[in-house]
Amino acid sequence: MIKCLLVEDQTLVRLGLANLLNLDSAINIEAQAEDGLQALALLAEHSFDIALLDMRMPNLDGLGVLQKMREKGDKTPVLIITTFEDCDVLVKALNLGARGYVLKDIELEELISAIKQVVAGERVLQSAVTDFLLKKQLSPQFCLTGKEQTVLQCLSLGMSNKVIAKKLDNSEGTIRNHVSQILAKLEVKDRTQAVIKAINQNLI
Amino acid sequence: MIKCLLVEDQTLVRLGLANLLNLDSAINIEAQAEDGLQALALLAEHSFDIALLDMRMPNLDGLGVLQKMREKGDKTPVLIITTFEDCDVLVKALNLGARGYVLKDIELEELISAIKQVVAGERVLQSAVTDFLLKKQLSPQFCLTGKEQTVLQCLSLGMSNKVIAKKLDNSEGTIRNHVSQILAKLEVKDRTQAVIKAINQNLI
DNA sequence: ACCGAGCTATGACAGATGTCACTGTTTTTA
DNA sequence: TAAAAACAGTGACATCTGTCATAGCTCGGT
Repeated sequence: MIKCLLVEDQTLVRLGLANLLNLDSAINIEAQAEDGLQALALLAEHSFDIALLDMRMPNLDGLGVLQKMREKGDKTPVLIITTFEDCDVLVKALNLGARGYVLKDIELEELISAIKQVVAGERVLQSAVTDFLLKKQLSPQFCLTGKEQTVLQCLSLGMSNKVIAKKLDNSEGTIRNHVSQILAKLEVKDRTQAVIKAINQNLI
Repeated sequence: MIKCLLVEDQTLVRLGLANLLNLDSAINIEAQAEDGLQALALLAEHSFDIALLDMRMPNLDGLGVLQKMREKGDKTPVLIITTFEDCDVLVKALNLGARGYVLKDIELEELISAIKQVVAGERVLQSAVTDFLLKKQLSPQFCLTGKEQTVLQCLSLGMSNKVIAKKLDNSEGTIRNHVSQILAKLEVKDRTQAVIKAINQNLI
């Protein structure tokens, strides 16, 4: 019997998923958390065979939970279940030792088999996810540098070049150059389109 | 026994929710659809006591389904279950005759009671939703006119003033004036911030 | 030691953006 | 009907934005 911790903020989704998974005789949702902090508390008190983590949560998000777990030396295998294809978050999650990363539109049987695989020590990435990752990595011209990512974040907060320059302690011209680079890499024509793309693709 | 149609695109959420609701002895999920078109097909073939509609879906979204239902004279009561607080969509849904509008973070018991209320002919709006609606209506200076909403939609697609002018068959100056008005009403400084706000608050 | 990549910066330029004031027309509403 | 909005337009203006060429610096890898 696989002992699972399920972490998901939306009550309906959490209860529904717990029910579905419990229908499988090999799986047992032993505890549920509705945010990252609850998840950490439960992880500290009990031991689980696997933690099913949502990414977007109040208080502490999935990445935050992973980070804290690693800091504490908690080796519980983690399967990320999220709504969005997000290259950056995916990479971060894997670097933090997540054992799997699947999208919420996965079929139930696939999810169950993913859980079993992770518990068995395998690494599970949905093909949709790996495709996405490969597409990104195979096209380095679309990869933003660290500074560019920072600037893109600022753009996504609605900052002007002048404000960004002040905040990052650069000249306005430099920021303009970075923005220009970003637009080219994202293949868009202006900052507004860049922000839209960033939000839609969760690049930020 | 309440005969329900459940429409939701994410398989996990749909199955989970169906399971949960079926646990209530008065409720029976008789059919499920994973997009708007399937939903319409099912509605045409069978009769239900209530349709539980997700808003965001591929092919045809919740509003589209409602619209088609009304065109066909289908009087099946509809309860909207959505992730987002969206004043505009809420108003449109209610105008199209939706009997209830609840957020996905609702508690299970509340959802069940909402379903029963809608079937009983009542109108159900979560307090979170009505608060949101009131907040908006009490501040008319923030209400966008029809034209302004149209322009804001264009902005949210990343269009320039010139492109919008051509699309809407106006002069560029007129569009500039509309944009200026929108920025004032949304209390932001430029189109990028307007788009961010529009996306975050689902004004579009 | 050298190369490439990332970061910084400048200047000049064209074009886009946003504001303001002012003028109309049409539609809604009181 | 009269007032109030919404809608459409113009011209002028300051500022912001994005592009391009060019150049110096630093750092990791070969």
